[in-house]
Amino acid sequence: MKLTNNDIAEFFTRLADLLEIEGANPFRVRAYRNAARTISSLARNLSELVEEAFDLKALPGIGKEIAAKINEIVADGRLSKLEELEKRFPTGIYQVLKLPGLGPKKVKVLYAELGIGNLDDLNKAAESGEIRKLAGFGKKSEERIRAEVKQRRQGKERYPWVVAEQIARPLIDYLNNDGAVPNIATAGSFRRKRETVGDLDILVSCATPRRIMERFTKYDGVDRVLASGETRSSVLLRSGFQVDLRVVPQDSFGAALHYFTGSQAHNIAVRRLGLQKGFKVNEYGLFKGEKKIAGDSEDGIFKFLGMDYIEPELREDRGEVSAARDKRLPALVKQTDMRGDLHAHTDDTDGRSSLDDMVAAARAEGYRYLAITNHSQHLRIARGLDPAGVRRLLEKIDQLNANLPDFVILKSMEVDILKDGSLDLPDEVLRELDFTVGSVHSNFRLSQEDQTERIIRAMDNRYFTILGHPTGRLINQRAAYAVDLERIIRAAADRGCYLELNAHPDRLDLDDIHCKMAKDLGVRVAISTDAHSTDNLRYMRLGIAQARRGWLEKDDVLNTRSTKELLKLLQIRR
DNA sequence: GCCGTTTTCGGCCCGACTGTTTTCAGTCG
Repeated sequence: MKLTNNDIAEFFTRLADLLEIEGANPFRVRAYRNAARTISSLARNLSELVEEAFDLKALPGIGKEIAAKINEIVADGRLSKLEELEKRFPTGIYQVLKLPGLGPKKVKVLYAELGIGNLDDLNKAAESGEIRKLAGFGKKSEERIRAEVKQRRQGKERYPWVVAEQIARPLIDYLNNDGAVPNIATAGSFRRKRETVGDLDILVSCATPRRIMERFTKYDGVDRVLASGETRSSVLLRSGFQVDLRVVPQDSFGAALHYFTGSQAHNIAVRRLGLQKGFKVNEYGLFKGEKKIAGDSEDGIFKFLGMDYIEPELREDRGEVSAARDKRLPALVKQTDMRGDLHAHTDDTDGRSSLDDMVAAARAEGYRYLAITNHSQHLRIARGLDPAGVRRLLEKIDQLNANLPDFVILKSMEVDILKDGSLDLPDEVLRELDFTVGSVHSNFRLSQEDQTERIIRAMDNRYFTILGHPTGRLINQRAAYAVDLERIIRAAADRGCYLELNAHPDRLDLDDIHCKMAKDLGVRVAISTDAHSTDNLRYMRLGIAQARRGWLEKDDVLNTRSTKELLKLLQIRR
C-alpha cells in the first residue's frame, strides 16, 4: 500500500528523536522536524510526487539529503539511516520520550544509566526509587514520572473542539466574574479552531495578577495545580483537561495573544520574517533594538512586519506568512455567507425532528434552502427509504414547497454507495431528485484500491452529486477507511461532483488539509450539518471553522450560492 | 541539514518555570 504523508513524516520524526537522544547537532535535528511538518501538511500525496519525479527540493525545509531519504522511503518503505539508529535503542524509547517532563537529555541518562527503554522499565525504576539517585533527577521528578506513566496508561486524549468549548466557557465566565479583568481571551489550538484540543490556553491582562492567579487555581473544577508562577499557572481539571492561564501587561496583550495562539511553527515563521526585517518578536511585543514598536494589538504586530492580518485558523505555517506578506490571503468563508444546508434527515428515517420542524428551524437560521437527504433502503438500521417511500416523501415536500415563499426544500437523498460502487436507488428515482448525496455506510474494510474504485464508480453515475463524509472517520472513535482522497478529488473534478465537509463534531470530514486540496484542484465543497434534529443545524459553525482552516472562501463553498445559482450548478451533470 | 532582499558560510525563535542545584540545565510551549 502507498505510504501516506503522515507515514513518511513519521520516519523523520523518529530520526529526529533518536538523533536528539544521541546528542546530535540540534539544528540538524530541527531540520528533520521541519521536514516532517512540511510533509504531513502537504496537500499532495508525497509518494505520487516522487513517482512524478517532482523536484522535492522545491518544498520548504527539504534539501538534497532529505530529498534522497524521501526517495529511499518511497522506493523501499524503509530508511537505512533510521534502522541503523534503531539498532542502538529499544523501540519503546519513543514512548519514554513522549512523557511530559522527559526530553532527550533525561531519556539518554535513563537509558545509559538504568537501561530504561520503555514505559514499563521506567515505571519499575520509579517504583523502586532508582531514578532519584541519578544526577539531575530527584524525589520530585521520580514522583512526577510515576504520575505521568499512570496518566498515560489511562489514555490521555485530545478533546473534540466542542467539548473543549463546553469546558472553557464556564471557566472563562468564572474568571471574568472577578470584575478586575479588562482583557481575557482564549488562545492556542482552541482559538485556531483545530478539530481537537489538547489543552486550553487562557490569556488575561489585569492590574492584580496575583489575585487572578489565585482565583484560577481555586476554581471548583481544579483537580491539581501543575505549576504556578507570577505570569503563568497550569491546572489539571477533574475532567482531565489541562488549562494554562497567563497574565501579561496590557501593552503586550496583542503580542502575547499572537504568541500563545501559535501554532509554534507559525510563530517561528513570523519571528524569522521579523529577524530578516531587523525586528525582534517575542510575547511582549515587536522590538527594534531595545525600543518597543508594537504589542498591544495583533494588528500592530502584523502591520509592522508588512503583513496583512492572518486569521487564527490559518496560523499553521502552511503558506499563510508569505501570503500575508504578498497581500494574497484568502477571504475566508463565514457564517453569514451560508444560504442553506445540503444534508439533513427527518423522522421519515432516523432523524428525530419532523419535516415541518426541520424546515422551520432552517428558516429561523436565515437560510433560503434546506435539502432533505434521508437514508436509502440499504441502511436498514436507519429505516432507509425504498423507491415507494422516497416518492411519498417527495409528494409531501412538493405540497410544502407550494406554500413556502422565499424558501425551497430541496429534494434529495443520502444514497448508499454499495460495495460494487452502484447506488442504492434506481436511476428513475434519482432522476426525480434535485441532487444526491452519495455516502459509504458499509464495507469499511476494503483495500484502499477497492474502496477508491468503488467511490469513483459511484461518481460515474450522472445522478451522483456530492460525496458525503468522504473518509468515514469518527474523531477519537474510528479511523478513516482506506481511501486515496487525492484520486477521489481529481475524479470529482473531472466529473463535476462535489465533496462534503460534514460539520458534525464527531466527523468534521473533510479535514483542513483535504479542504485545501479540493480547493487547489478546483472542487467545490458543501459544508453540511448532517442534522438529525433541528438543533443539529447549529453544527454549521463547526464546519465553517474547519473550512476556514482549509483556506476556503465563499466561492469555494457550494451552499453559499443563491437558490437560483445552486439549482443551475446542480443540474449541470443531468 | 537547510538556507540566502547584507550571506554559498554561518547562522538557525525565545522566554518562563521547575527541580536540582548553589548558578543553571532541561523542558515546554
